[in-house]
Amino acid sequence: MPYLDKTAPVPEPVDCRILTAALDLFVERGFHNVSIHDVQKEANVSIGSIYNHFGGKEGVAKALYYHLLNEFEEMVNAVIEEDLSNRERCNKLIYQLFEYTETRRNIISYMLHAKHREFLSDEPPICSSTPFTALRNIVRNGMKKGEIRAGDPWVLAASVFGGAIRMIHLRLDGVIQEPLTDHYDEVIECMWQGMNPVEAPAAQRKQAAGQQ
Amino acid sequence: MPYLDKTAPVPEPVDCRILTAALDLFVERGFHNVSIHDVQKEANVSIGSIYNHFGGKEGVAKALYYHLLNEFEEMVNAVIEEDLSNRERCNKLIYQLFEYTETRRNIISYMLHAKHREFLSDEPPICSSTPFTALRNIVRNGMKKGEIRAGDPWVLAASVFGGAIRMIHLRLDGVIQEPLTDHYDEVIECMWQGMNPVEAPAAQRKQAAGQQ
DNA sequence: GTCTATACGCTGATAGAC
DNA sequence: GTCTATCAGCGTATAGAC
Repeated sequence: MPYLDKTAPVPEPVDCRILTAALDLFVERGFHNVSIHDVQKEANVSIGSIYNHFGGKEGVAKALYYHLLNEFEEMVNAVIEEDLSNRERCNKLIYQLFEYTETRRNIISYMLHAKHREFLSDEPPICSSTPFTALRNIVRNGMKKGEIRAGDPWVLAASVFGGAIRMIHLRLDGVIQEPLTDHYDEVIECMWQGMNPVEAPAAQRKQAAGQQ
Repeated sequence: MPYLDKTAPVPEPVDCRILTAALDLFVERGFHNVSIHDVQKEANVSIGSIYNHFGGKEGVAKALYYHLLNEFEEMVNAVIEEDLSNRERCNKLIYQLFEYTETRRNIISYMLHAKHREFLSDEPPICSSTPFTALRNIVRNGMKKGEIRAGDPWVLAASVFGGAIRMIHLRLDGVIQEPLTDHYDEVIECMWQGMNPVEAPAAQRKQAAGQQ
């Protein structure tokens, strides 16, 4: 026991230190306003180590991106595994995203603002990644089971999650002062009422739109 | 008449050429992956001119940002001036944003991805700018008149426009293949059903959310 | 694997002629 | 106002010792 003091701060592995330092710096200043030297200094490692582990700044950003994307995927899969209705799955995911925004702000910020063009040259955009496809599948299954109105899966998915994502943006930008979880009920309530299945399209569509 | 051939291509003023060139380049490669030399070459002007007009690359980005923000504000104000219900105003604005996304893709892309931290150091975030405040006021007025359910203005505004904004993102990322205007009806219909005024909060809220 | 010192290219910015 | 030529600094990446 005395040989291994569990209370002593265990030094994190090198690559982990690099990633966490990079995450904080990238979110705070933006990817292009952070130099490798900054990361090196913040993570208390040498430039050589960074190149050994990730091959450069882009490599760090990519590794960070895929690591977090993977975490997100696990979260989504865990919710899918649960015995819930598809609506409940959506609710739970939104709530967890709200919680993450409050407790792990930088993670959400990084993933939300990740501009693939800037460091993920040829990789597919995040919306076509596995976890996002899974989200759309939840909506699609909800449509099949009659929980959610039929329609274009993209449109429905955007309608289900769009409000919540918008709230997260507003919160990250500092214009919303209260924790997002305070607004969870209201967001969910507004959102689902538009998702009820319908037999025929509403009466007067297009009424007020400026289309000729 | 013959002295002024209207059909001949009138050379655009220098600053305009600079801004349009910068817009295209910034959207295509991202602000930090574009050098002044690139802009200079694309706009067929000299570096000196760019510095004379805008004082540098940041200056170009800022001028572009505020120019487009101003255009957006005029669009919003024009809709506010019209004799419409507040719901109709929201509809019309969403439709126009969809149209813009199809016809002036780069403008929407630039404004949507404008990271203020990167070149607008101390300026306020876009969501607290005048036109966005106007959007929220439309929603707020709708609440006062009973057209829209009462609630937190931020939440309601996010719920009204969140789905549409999400659609624009998906379209810009290339995952939605059809013009957004094709989906307009569906987006509008899904969205408004959650906005109907209610007296009492729905019965079983919080039912399925993972909150303790 | 980790580190330091160094080299090279690019980019933002300026000076000065026209 | 517009242009060209040039500079200075930064940031990536590498080489080579430990």
